[in-house]
Amino acid sequence: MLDLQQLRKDLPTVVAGLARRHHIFDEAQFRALEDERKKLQMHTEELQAKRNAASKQIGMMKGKGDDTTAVMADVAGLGENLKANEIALSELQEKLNAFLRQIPNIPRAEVPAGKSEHDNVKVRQWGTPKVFNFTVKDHVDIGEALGGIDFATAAKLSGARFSVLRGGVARLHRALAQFMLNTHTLEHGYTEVYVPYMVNDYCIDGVTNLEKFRDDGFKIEGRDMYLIPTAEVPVTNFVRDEIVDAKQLPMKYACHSPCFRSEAGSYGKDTRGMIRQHQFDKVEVVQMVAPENSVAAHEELVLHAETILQKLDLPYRTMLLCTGDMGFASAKTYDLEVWLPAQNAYREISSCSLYEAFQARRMMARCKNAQGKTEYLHTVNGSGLAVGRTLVAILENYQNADGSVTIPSALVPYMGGITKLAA
RNA sequence: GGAGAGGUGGCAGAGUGGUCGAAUGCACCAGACUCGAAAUCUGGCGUACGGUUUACCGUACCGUGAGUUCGAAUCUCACCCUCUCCGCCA
Repeated sequence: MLDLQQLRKDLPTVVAGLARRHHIFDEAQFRALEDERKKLQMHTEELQAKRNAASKQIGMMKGKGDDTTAVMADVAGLGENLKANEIALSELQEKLNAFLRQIPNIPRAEVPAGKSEHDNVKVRQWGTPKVFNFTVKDHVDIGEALGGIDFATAAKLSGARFSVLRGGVARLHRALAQFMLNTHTLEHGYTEVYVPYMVNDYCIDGVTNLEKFRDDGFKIEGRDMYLIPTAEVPVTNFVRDEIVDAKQLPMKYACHSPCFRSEAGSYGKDTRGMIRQHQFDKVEVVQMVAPENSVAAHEELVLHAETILQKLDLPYRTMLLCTGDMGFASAKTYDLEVWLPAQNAYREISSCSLYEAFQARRMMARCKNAQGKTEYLHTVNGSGLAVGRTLVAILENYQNADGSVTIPSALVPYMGGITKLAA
């Protein structure tokens, strides 16, 4: 949610900022709502003040045993008028609130303008794609040949976009999550957390737009609960409705969880394999920070995610997303894209975003700064990394001519010393 | 699923229709005392919104929503959540 004060004081800047991400801000509607709100609020509060004064007077008079009929007659007609105004005001504030909540975040100045992923800017690149002296297979062929990935059984159980993992591949999947979690907690200073995988709609609306999310998420039948699309949702909401002391910041959390997404808008995209599934595991890193530190925290967090890829020796590049490719709540996002030999392309494996106070305003997450003043804290998060896609990257990048897959040395301890997966 | 108890400010905890946004204690902040600290004393100390804009004023908020009333933390109804016991269960 944007800062209402800023909208009132400096609307042109907001409108221009949103235009960069191709969001047309309805100035006429906003002004109309605001003018109406102002009128109604002032009038309503005036009536309330009148009523309060009269009631107080009646109270005092009764205490002294005086006759109150005159004062009571005076406020007799007030009730209904006030009621009507209060209802109208709350409806209007509801409308204004809904209007505000559907506006995306304003991209930071350094975010490049653009329409789609083609306009994203590469900020750095790491590693060199390996040259294979045989025809590379994709992770589906590799995994199935190893008896480790079974889409047929998954389809029988749950339909398309699910997978069953077996044996060494299943273990590799588990090893990856452990490895990521250990790296972030032991080397990067994050606290490990375990969280609910079902959350109420306040949590969803706290980090993104609930209306937009509805098509994208899995709702629990008969309850106002959703399966989490990412651990970002429960973890970020730790600070919802809280005022934390500045001394408690930064809060840094790492969380391994499954993620559930309907992938409604991606028919026909990545239908083969494990790239795009309804259920996938992810290790998420989340930071709640003081406003003045959020930009640095974001840069640091991206490096934390990159560390995982470097330790696994997987070539990747870091992309700064353009205004048109960013998520609803983000002010700035870096995507990490890992090299997938079978696709001969870099594919997204992590997304790291800086939200500034956008989520905090939605959540009412504040901190008391050193001066004792209450202000919205800032949130930053990213995948560190998507476990399923990392598994895909390892199978493809570490494949051998004989169909076996070498275990990256960083993972060997997590694999009980196994150095290779073979049929 | 059944029975009971309870939800008040950062925490604890008073308050059962009227100057209650709310006693008191703890915590916290500032000052005094002290060489310094502790103890003690004095003062301050909720959030949001609005109007004016250093100071100030108004409004709302005692789990949530509705109702009764001139007036609700307090009375009525519904819902939510927490705790205890029983049942079931990993």
